[in-house]
Amino acid sequence: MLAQIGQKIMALVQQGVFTPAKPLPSERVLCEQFSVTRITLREALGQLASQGIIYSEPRRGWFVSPPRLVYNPLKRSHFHTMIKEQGRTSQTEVIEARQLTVINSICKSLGLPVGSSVYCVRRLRRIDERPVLYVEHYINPAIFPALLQNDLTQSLTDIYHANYNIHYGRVRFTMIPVAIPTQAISALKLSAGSPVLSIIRVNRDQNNRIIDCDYEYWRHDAIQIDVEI
Amino acid sequence: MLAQIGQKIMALVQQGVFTPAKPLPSERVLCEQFSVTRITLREALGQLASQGIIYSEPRRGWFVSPPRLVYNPLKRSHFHTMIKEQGRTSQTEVIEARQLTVINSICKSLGLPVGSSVYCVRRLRRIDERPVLYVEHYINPAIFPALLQNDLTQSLTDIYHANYNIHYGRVRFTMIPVAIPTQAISALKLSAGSPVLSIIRVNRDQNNRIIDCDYEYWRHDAIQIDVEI
DNA sequence: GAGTGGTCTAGACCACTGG
DNA sequence: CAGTGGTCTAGACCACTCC
Repeated sequence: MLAQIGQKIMALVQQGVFTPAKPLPSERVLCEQFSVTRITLREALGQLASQGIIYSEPRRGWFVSPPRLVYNPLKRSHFHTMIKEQGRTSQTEVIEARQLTVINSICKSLGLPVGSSVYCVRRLRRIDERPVLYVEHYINPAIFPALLQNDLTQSLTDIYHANYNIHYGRVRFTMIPVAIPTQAISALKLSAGSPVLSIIRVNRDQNNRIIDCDYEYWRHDAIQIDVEI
Repeated sequence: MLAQIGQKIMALVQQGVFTPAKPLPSERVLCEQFSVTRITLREALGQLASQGIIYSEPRRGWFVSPPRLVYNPLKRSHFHTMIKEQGRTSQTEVIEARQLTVINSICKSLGLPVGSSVYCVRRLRRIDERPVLYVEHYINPAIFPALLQNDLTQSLTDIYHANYNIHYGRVRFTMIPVAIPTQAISALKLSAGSPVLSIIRVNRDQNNRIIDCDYEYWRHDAIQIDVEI
């Protein structure tokens, strides 16, 4: 029965009866329609959610997931351009930007001595209003002096290029499904323990110097990774 | 309370009280320990599972997830070598191998006319006995005549090289979290609707010809993707 | 055959959202 | 303030695994 409910809801999504535009009917309504308990119904909804077909905004309702963004982590392209090319709209929001002393693993990623102080920029990025990516950029301040005085809602790629004449070279990334870190919960409108896709990227410039590293946390249902070499 | 149970179990995993060696105590025992209902307990277990910390084998019990395999989809390396380098053991099992007429999307991936007949090899791969990867290889028979007469538990890379003098060149892959396809359910010992990581790879040879494509379905908790260029 | 996880019922209270 | 999802209780039966 659990599987049947899942298939029925999936069919309604594919038929366009349920759309990303408005929430699904309330759980109590769906219970009645399928003649099951809320527990059972929620189990089915949860399975669809873990497949990325629907998602819930806490205490607001269940929604059909919009199409995934096609994302190539090897291309350090402009976020907004990439989104626009796929017919979507995007926003960037700076949550915090400051210099701080960071933990050893980040120093190591950046190739700096332990206990180094670096720029940290925390941003939230949305696609079609929906928050999909929480990212922390850790940036070598020796390479980008006074970086924080720029408008950080802009593309870092642009700032690097325009103000410092630096552009991206080699990239290395690690991708792993994890539980959402606490600092990202409210921004991404998820709940503690939600699975997200963590992508840690170490970026180099044209001279092969490590210039920054990004800790990205994506909604697991928001992207499709696409890589070609 | 849900979160607390999750944290307590996670702590027990980190302390090595619960290990991959044997199942966790039964749900009914854990219920009593944490003074909650089975529904609540299972909710907590489910969250840990979706984070890849534990997993269940249907009707057998809950287990601590072994460490993830570090996997670089751009390297068409030997599966067994890669596993061995990470201190693990591996097995390959051929589920089926035959020539058949395939659907258009696969023809398109292979750059063949619609309705083409190709070799299809379905295999299951295990790490330390645990099934982690179900893969369907679709192979251009014009390039590898009589391929199916080889021992297909071996590395295809080796067979290609030794018998046809062909080795891998460029690779393109798409990665997306999806529900497990029905043909892979029993092999991977998962249940319908389980989330898995689908990696579709299109492989070329040294002369940039498309030679085969792989449809891989990984347990979502079994790998960590690592790419460097 | 005992024990396990998988599924399901029929309720209940709470915290929060949105008009 | 009405309605929503989030959480929780206290049971039950079934299909399967393993001894």
